[in-house]
Amino acid sequence: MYGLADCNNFYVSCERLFNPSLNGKPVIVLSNNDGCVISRSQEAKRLGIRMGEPLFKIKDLIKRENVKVFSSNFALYGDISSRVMNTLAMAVPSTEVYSIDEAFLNLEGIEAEEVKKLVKELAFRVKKNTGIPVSIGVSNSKTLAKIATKLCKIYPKLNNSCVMYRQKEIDKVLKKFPIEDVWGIGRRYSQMLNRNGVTTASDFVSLSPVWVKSKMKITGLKTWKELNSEPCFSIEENVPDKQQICTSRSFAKDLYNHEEVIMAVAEFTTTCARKLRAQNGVVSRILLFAYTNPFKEGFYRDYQSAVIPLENPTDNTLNLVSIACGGISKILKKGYGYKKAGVIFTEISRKQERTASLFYEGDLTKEANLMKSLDDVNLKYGRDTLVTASQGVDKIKSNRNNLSPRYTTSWEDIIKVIV
DNA sequence: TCTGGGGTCCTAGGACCC
DNA sequence: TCTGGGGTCCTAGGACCC
Repeated sequence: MYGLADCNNFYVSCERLFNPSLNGKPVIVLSNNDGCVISRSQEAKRLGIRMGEPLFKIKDLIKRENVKVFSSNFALYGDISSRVMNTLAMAVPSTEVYSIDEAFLNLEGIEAEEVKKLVKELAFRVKKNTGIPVSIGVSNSKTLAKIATKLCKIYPKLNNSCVMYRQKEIDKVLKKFPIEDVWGIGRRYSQMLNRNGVTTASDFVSLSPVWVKSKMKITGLKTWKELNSEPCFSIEENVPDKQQICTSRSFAKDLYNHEEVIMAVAEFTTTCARKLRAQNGVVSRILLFAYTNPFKEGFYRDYQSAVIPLENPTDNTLNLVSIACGGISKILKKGYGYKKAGVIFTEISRKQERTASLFYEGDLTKEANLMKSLDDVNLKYGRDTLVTASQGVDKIKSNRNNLSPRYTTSWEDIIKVIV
């Protein structure tokens, strides 16, 4: 059987952990730049605040209902996440960390009745150990486990755990389960299925596999099989290396001064390079992009991108930053104010398997030592202790007007709270 | 004034090879 | 008058996820 543990309203729950006065009140957490809503408490959901809603559209509601608002604090959430994941990992044969707030549980070799007891107790233990409420669903495939988890959130009676494995139970659930809520069925496929008279998971399951494959390709067919208790996705314990690494950001305002965009790109590249080294990778292709605000009416719009193939696969921040800055400065157009830019490393390979160019003139050993020192210093003294000159000393400001302290990772902030 | 960020997989079609 | 067959690789775009 396949289990899925999913933290309830994760980012909001993290904020509440250190600020219990938020319990019982509507709370939301915002995306980068305080742009839109990415996590909501039950109370906020009840007020009709939707996922992804832009903040400016609900300003009045927030004031009227006294909704508590937080900027996203990923340093905090990441730290809490690993505590939750550790608690889960200790309780079952193995786990697959699927996202910051979800993990699949391998329950191989455990009897059904035993599983029921185990997950009930585990949901309780996670809450007790970490303070984060978590829902655990169990069924015959990952897709069905997803549904079981959703049931926990709909029916408080279940006490945050739900095991369904008998065909009769599953049939009953699928009859009521909206097709658009099934894992793997997004907006487009839901619309297409609705047009064909399919509104519930049960309707979908009774379609012919040939039809499903012809309309929704192999991925759709896998979802169909999974709902029919035929697992197509296994639990992956070892997270594979990333195939692409991306860092991008919207700016608080349109940047007409292109020096500022270039500085931001230098910073994004530095971040990508750090992530790249963390998985012992080297990159041989960089994609850069920058665009103007697509929501702004009546202004000239611009979307620029450039692909830069590298002769020598590398993980060297200095080389990468200089290449990226050179590239981006070529594509920015005079007179345009850029709202967002980003850097994507594609074509990533393992450093050990790198084939060095015959003509490369640098000293790879020296470079590797330099990068190790850079990472060591920044790990010990904070991320921006050593930076490249092109990043500039002053960061481009983003809006983070409602940030909570870094309760778990910064002594400075912890002391502030204590004082 | 104000609209997130970071990923994956699959497919079709074009370029190119012998 | 007549112009093959069988591949691979690459890329863009569409779908999805949290």
